[in-house]
This record gives sequence, C-alpha cells and structure tokens, in this order.
Amino acid sequence: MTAARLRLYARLQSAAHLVKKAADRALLDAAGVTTAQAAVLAVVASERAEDAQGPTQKAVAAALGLNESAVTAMTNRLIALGYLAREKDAQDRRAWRLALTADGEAAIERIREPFGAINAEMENALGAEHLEEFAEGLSRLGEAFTNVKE
Amino acid sequence: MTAARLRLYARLQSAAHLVKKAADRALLDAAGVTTAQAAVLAVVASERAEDAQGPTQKAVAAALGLNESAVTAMTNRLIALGYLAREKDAQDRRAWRLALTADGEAAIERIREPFGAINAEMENALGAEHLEEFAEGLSRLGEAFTNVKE
DNA sequence: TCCATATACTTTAGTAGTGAAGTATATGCC
DNA sequence: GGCATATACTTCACTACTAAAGTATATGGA
Repeated sequence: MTAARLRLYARLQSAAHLVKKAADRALLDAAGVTTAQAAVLAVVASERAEDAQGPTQKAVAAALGLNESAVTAMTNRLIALGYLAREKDAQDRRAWRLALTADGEAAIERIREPFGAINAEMENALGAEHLEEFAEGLSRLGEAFTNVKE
Repeated sequence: MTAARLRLYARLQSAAHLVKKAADRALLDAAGVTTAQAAVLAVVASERAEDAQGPTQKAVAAALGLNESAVTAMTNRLIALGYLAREKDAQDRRAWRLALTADGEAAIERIREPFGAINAEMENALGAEHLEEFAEGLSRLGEAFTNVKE
C-alpha cells in the first residue's frame, strides 16, 4: 500500500489550507470579502442565470458541499454586509430565494482580479503541462467524497 | 488565461473540504479524534524521533502551516483530552516541549486503520497511474504558498 | 550592565464550519 | 379532510482556524 508514503490526505489539506490563507488575505485586502463569502456570492450569481428566482439556501449548500446551517449563518453575515437579499418563495413558504444586491454585484467585480491572480499563481506552481490532469484529479476526488445520501 | 475555466481554487477547496468532512466522521467514529487533532499528534510523534525533547508549539505550527495561536488552542484541547503533556524547556523558559501520553500513543494506533482507508479511497478515486504526479502537484502548491517570511 | 529588540506563547474577537435537535410549511396517502 | 412524514430552514454547542495585541523570557550590542 502506497497510502502511507504519499500522505495524500495530509498534502491535500495542507495545500488547501495554505492557498486559502493566502487567498483570504488577498481578497480581504483588495475587495473586503473572504473567499468563503466570495464562493457564496459566485453561486448566487451563477444560479440566477438558470433560475430567474435565484437559488434557495439548500441549493447553495448543495453547490458548495456545505451543511444548511452553515449557509444560514453565512447568509446572515452577507445580508448584514449588504451584499445579499432574501425573499420568501411564493410557492414554498419554507424556502428563501437569494439575490445579489447592487453592492453584491460590485463586490464580485472587485474580486475578479485578485482571484484571477491566485488562480494564476496556482497554475504557475503546478506547471502548464500538468494543469488539466491536476484539475481533473481534484474533481474526481470531490465527486468520490460527495455524500449523495445526506 | 485558463484560470477561470479550470477554477483551480474552487476545485481544490471543495475537494479538500469534502474529503475532510468524510475523514473527520470516520476518525471520530473509529478513534474519537478529529483529523486536526490527529495531525498534531502525528507531528509530535514524528518530531520526537529527531529531538529527544519533543517539539515546541512553534515547531508544530511550522510543520502544519498554522498560526501559533491555533496551536495554543489545539494543545489545550489535546491536554484536556489526555493525549498530550507539556513541560517548560529547561534552556528556554518561554517554550513548551510537547509529548504524547500513553493515551495519545493509543489514539495514534486507533487512527491508523481508518486513516489508511481514507487514503486508499483517495488513491482509488484518482487512479493509480496519476497518483504520483497528483501528490507532487499538491506539494508544489503547498510550497508555493508557504509564507517564508511570517 | 542595561536596554532595545527579538522570540515563544497567550488572549481576544471574529469567521467558518460540523452535527443534532427544533420549528414551520408541504405533500402524499387513507 | 386529516395526519404522518418529508423538507427548508434555524438554533445551539462545539471545533478550528485567523489576525492583532499582549506577556514574559532571551539575547546582542553600547
């Protein structure tokens, strides 16, 4: 078994933590937003295209692999910051529909450049010839560990 | 620029988060320890070999890419759980020297199997032919984002 | 020897996640 | 129509991290 030698788990967590630490610093400096907040804003922006109503909290949780309770807390913070608004779904009164405010749209714009720089730095570290396969590997890992039956 | 298309940052964080979630469940069930706690115990165990005195908190922080304040808190939890003990360094009265208790050694033993299973599951998802290169990529990422000058 | 500066750790306030238990609304039988 | 069950979200207690500011001990000149 090569598992112990490669220490895949430790390397994955360490790399993810270090990159997140750097990205949080960069985004907070440049855009006043954390990477976790940026991720939620990005999901709300992208889901909007598919569904005029905007995503529910459950949909955001599923998109990011988070608990619904984590999305409740994050949504509260983003609303307090003025980046997000929510409205009860007319069909299903249990569910909220999330939408970006104008400030939320502006935040996404501010994020674009520093975030691109982080991705570029990652590509640089990996080397262009390994990029595609590395990204593939990350996706395969994500899929393998996605809890289908929650 | 391929950065936006590959979404390396998002894929890395998502994969790391999902794997961590699964690993935490598995380790907590089988060994009553979280992956973060396991990581600290493993560092204390491995540093011990090199240094009869056991590592300082600063050394643990450096090994894991954490802040010293995170290690202070984690050390307190691990001492409360009975897995770790600390003693003032005789030469440098500012520093603690960390050591595993007998319970700490036992916890490391309990971790071995479920942790091996997680690593095996990761290897399985990636496919044997990509393992080495993928692990290499993770290490390169970690090194590129290690803050040399803290 | 004294003092400035560096270093090891701690404290505090905040973000971000987990799982379990709770509330309120929907929905599918009988 | 009523009721059991499912679902969307919330609350609670906890782990685990960050950055910044604070405490105490070391250490290298003048």
